[in-house]
Amino acid sequence: MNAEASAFVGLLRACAKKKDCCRGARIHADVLKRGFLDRNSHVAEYLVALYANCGVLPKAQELLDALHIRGVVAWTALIAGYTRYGHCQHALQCYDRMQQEGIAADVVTFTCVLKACGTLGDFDKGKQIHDLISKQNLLDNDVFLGTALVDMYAKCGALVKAHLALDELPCRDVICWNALITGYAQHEQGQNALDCFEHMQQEGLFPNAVTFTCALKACGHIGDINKGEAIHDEIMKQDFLREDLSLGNALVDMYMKCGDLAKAQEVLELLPIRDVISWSALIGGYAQQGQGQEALDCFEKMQIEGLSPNSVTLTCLLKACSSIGAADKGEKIHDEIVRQGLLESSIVLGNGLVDMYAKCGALAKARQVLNDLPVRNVISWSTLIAGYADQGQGHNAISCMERMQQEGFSPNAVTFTCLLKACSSIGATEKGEEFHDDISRQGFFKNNVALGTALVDMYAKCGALAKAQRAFEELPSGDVVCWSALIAGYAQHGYGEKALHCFELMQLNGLSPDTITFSSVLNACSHSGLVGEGELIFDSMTREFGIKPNVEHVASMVALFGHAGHLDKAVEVIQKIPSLQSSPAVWLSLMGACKRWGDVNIGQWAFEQAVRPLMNPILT
DNA sequence: CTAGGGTTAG
Repeated sequence: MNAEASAFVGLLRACAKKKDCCRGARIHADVLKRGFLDRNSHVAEYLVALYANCGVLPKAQELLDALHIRGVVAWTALIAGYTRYGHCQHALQCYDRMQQEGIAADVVTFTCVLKACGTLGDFDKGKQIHDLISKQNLLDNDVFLGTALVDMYAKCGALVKAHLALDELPCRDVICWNALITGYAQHEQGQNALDCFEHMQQEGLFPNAVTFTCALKACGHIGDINKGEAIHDEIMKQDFLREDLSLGNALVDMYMKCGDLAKAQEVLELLPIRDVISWSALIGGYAQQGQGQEALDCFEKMQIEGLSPNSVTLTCLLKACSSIGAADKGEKIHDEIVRQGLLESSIVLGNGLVDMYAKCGALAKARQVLNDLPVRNVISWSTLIAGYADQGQGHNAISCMERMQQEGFSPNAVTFTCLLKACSSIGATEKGEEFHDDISRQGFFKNNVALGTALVDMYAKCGALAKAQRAFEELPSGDVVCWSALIAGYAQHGYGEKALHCFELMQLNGLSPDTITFSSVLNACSHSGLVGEGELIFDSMTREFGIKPNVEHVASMVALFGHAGHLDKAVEVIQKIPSLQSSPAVWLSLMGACKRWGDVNIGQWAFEQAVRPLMNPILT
């Protein structure tokens, strides 16, 4: 290659590196003018690299296709470009073509191909590349390649393989540990991520900002706030927050996931720099915890700082509106979404809108939004079906499913869960049985306790208790929720003894009853007049299981005692728990008993107690 | 050419 050609190569490499496509194109024109492309394929290879790096992929591909002699540089540049700009499938196709032409891949090619495999989750292809690399002993002198290998396995979710690959590397640095830790954190194996975090430091390596970011994510997943705080201290000592936005955001998210919302907000307010993602983490956390108003307040503050919401922020805000039934605020968010034109690109956001209107009870609007969506999926439909089911509009839920099928979508396990709920809301046992058959045929009951519970609940609510019992027994596994559904079914239909029997069986199976189980059991006692049993169970609830009585528990006990004529005991239960005395349900239960036994005195007293909290806002 | 942050249906 002559001096002029190598000067062009140098210029093109510089433009490729800086992604300066404009200057690169001028050089391209110059190269053409002097006829270099005909005489010197090396210059042409770097032209491919220029366009690939700048993301002008069709142009890069076109140039490569036109070359008669093309080597590893051009192929690798194109593969790297496709991978970087998210066309990993194309990257792998290029790799295959390169192989067919007999061009040997080098470490850079392999690194890029591994990244493409990881992004696609293509384990088989990744493994095949790994074998090639091992055969050529390429891992001995290239840290980048080793990292790419660990990262590929980690992204495919093959974490044992990833860990093994890391162990076998001749030398390990922070970055390859980060790849593994990230993999564990992203696949919800928080403890393994934190173990690696320790292990890495035992090897004498210091965590950097990325390591801390991933470790914080892991803490959030397993709710380990102590570890999270320790990492927070370390970050402050090293003053990492000043230069790293992601790290601050991970910190906010960690406190949110660990349930310390106040601390999360405090951290955000003290961040030296924050962006829309920082606020989204906070808004998302509040929305998740059902604190919709706080989420909306954060949105105000974020806007005052001059930041605009993106589709993730808006998704969180919709959830916030749903949680407090704020359809008016939700409509404002809807307007913003339309203004930004986001419905075209974000199906998640569209589904969030359907959910918001549905949860606010505006089902006609939810349906209209769904109809107007440019793209829909099974989640869009399931959301609407869930909305109808929640509002007791079972018939509409079922007709939605029919329309969904006409559009070519098949119901999945979640859809069926909603549909079963729809059946229970209208007592549609026969339709429920049809769904039961469909679900069994498709094997959805395996590994899905929630679906099984919905089935038991459907039969139980419809009063088909023998079928509920049979469905329950056929489930591969049952948790507390599932048992509670069965117990509630027996309770509701007056089979108190059976409910109590289930309650005991459940505990014999090693499961501890929760608040809801006790609601059902006490309800069973009160419906069946099992005074002694109810009293014992109510007592054990706090003493043995540490569960504080709620309104439903107390109302059941008052009904139980009251029905049996023990008005004194009913009054006693209420008086023991002052925090529940503002609940009308408790007093209504007592007044019912007074009416039955003709006790005017207690009845009048109960009435006064019930009315007082209702009158206070009016009087003052 | 290698590692990191926020999000839809039960």
